[in-house]
This record gives sequence, structure tokens and C-alpha cells, in this order.
Amino acid sequence: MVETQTAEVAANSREAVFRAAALEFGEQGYDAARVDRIADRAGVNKAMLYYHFGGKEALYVEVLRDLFRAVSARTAAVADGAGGAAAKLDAWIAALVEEASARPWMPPIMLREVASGGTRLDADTLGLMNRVYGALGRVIAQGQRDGVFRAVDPLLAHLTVLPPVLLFLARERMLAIRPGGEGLLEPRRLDDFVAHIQGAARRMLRRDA
Amino acid sequence: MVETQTAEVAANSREAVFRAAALEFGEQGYDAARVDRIADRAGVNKAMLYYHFGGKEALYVEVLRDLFRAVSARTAAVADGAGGAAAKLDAWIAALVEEASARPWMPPIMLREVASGGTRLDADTLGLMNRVYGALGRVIAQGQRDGVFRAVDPLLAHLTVLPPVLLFLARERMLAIRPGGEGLLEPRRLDDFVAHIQGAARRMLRRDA
DNA sequence: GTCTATACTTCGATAGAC
DNA sequence: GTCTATCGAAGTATAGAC
Repeated sequence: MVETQTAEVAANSREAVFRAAALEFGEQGYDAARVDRIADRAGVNKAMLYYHFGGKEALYVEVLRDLFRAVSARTAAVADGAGGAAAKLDAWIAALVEEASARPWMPPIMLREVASGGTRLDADTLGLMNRVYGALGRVIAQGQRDGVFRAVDPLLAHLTVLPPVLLFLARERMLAIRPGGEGLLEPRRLDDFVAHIQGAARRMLRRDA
Repeated sequence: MVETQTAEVAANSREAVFRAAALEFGEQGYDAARVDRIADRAGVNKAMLYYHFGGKEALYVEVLRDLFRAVSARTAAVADGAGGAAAKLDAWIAALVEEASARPWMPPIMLREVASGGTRLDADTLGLMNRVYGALGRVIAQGQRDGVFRAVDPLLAHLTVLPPVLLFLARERMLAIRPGGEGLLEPRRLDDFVAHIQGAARRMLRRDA
């Protein structure tokens, strides 16, 4: 099956480029990312990148789409699954953290997109971002319906929980670059942070006794 | 006083370049920022930029220093002033927001620096960042001493409060670019957000009844 | 699908006159 | 301090052979 083999090689080549690009974009940002470096990291000729994706920007958009597709699917599953609102709130946060482990380029890319006004986000990708927010919104609505959460603007709640997760995860790279830092650069265990932010979210949302 | 006049013009020229650069770096990020565009926005010849600052990177570092100098001074003043811990917590947040109003380039620049691992932050500037964190740390310590705050890791607390402020403020530019957005792009009043995040911070820190 | 060689462009930087 | 003209380095992209 020569054709299948060829297709497999092609898939591998395409996959290698994609992954190398995601890493490069995450570390460097779109503008500082270098097409040559992506090809090198993928162990592939630069021309392959253009063959498979058409160009730097198209490749970046592909990474964005994959990213938000995965995160939105994961968080929506949490919100629409079974369980109480408090547990789902924890799970929503945990889902974000796990997605970021699977795609380390997620936090820096999302931070830079916000910083740049989301210039490269098309309506499609924006819709996926909204699903992540929508998922949290449904969890909060459930909690309010069940009388365990108080009245809080879901959008402001989202803008309170998501950013710390992104910053904390992005910070881990700073720590890798500058070991033995003091103050802001003191290391913290991911587990401890997750527990902390879950607690903070719960306190933000729960009804006062 | 010809010399003074010359100096004034120079100061104005330098100041114009600095401000244009800060805006450009904030909007575009370091890599997408264009030296020619900075000169244009400043209404100054490009050579003046090199005359005053030496180059693009040196200019950027100057913007960074100015930024963190201002923010650290402002937040330290809050922490070391008079008042109760709860009030100081609110004031620390308000100080950040006010600094960001005076320097709209603050949120995007800080977000991108974290995303990039703070590659361009020298030990000096890093020290200024630590002062911002240190200020919040002292407020929290005061609250714990007074028995109004519970035991919370100050670093994790910092990483819970600061990021939402940065993201919310950076988001405002997205809203300006894409008016009439839904979901994540729904507008919110700054006042409402500040009140919300102050409340969330208080709930995170206060002792349970 | 893969690779080499190269065209084309943009951008940061500086030399040198005034 | 200010401006013009220009250099040289990167960097994206493609043409065309295999």
C-alpha cells in the first residue's frame, strides 16, 4: 500500500510541522516566530510548511483553531455533564489546566491574543472562545438555580478565574528560564495553585451563610 | 536663554518619542512595533530615536522601567500608608487600575512579558516587579496580624488578583476594535469590574465567620 | 511529497551634511 | 539636535528540479 504509506508520511510531516509551529508560536509569539526555525524543529524542509499550510499566518490560525476547539470541547463537556455546580466549577478549572498540559503553548498564545486585541481571531475561533465562557456560565446558572451560588455577573466571574490560570501557567516558563528566583519568581506547585484558585472561585460564588 | 530652550525642545522631542513608543509597544508588542511608525507617531525624525535612546531595544527597556517604577511606587505607598488591611486591599487594586489609566500600554506589555518569559526584564526591573508583589504581601500580613485575613499564600493571592485586572483592561481594546460583540466581548463598566474584583479578593482573604 | 536556490521585501541602523 | 540617503541583515515566500 504505497499510497497509504505516502499518506502516512505526509500526515507525519504535517503533524511535525504543526507541533513545531505551536511550540515556536507559544515561546516566541507570532511576530518573533521564525518560519525557518519551525521547519528546523520539525526536522522538515521549509518548503513543506508552505506545501502543507500555505504560509506562516495560515499555520498560526490553524494552531489557534485547534487550541480553542480542544479547550471549548473539554469545558463544555464538564458543564453539560452530571454533577453539582460546585464540583463542576472545580472541574472546569481542572479541565483548563489539563488542556494546558497537553498544549503548553496555550497560555502564552491566549495571553498575547488578548494583549493584541485578538487581531487574528476570526469569527469562527471567537465562537469557540465564547463556548468556553458559555460553559462556565451554565455552571454558574446551575449553582444559582440550586441556591448554592449567589448572584454574580458570569462574565466578570469568568474574567476573574481564567486569567490567574493563564498567568500561573505562563509563569512556569519564566521559572524554567530563571531558576532560583525570589519574590514573584518563587516556584509553587501546580497542585497547590489549582487548589487555591478553586477555593478562591468557590468563595467568590458561594452564598454567604 | 537659548540653552534652556534647546534643552526644552530636546526634552519635548525625547518625551514625544517615549510616549509614541510606549503606545506602539503596547498596541503591537515589541516585535511587531516599527521604529518608523514610532517616529511618525511622535512627529519626529527617525534618527532622533537613535539619538535619544540608542535603538529599539533600549527604548523598550526604558518604557518597561518607567512602567514598573510607577506601579511599584504607587502600590508601595498604599501598603505603607495608614489604614486597615481591608481598605488597603481595595486601594492596592484601585492603584493598579489608575496606573493603567495613566499608562494604557501597561496591561498589554505586562501580559506579553509574562507570555515571553520576561526575556527582556533585567534584574533591576525585576526588582521593581517584586516591589508590587511585596506591597500586597505586606497588606496581607497586616490583615493576618489583625486577625481579619486568613492564612493564604501571598504569592498565590497575588497571582489571583493581578491577572484579572490586566486581562480586563487589555480586553477593553478588543472591545474598541470589535464593537457590538457578544459573549466574551460584551462590554462591562470599569467601575463594576473593580468593585467585583475587590469583592472577590476580600472573600478570598477574609476569615470565615 | 521533498529539496535547492533564489527572488523580493521589510526593517533596524548609521554615515554624514547642516 | 535635526534631517536625508542609504546600507546590510533578516525574513517570508516561491520557482522549478527531482
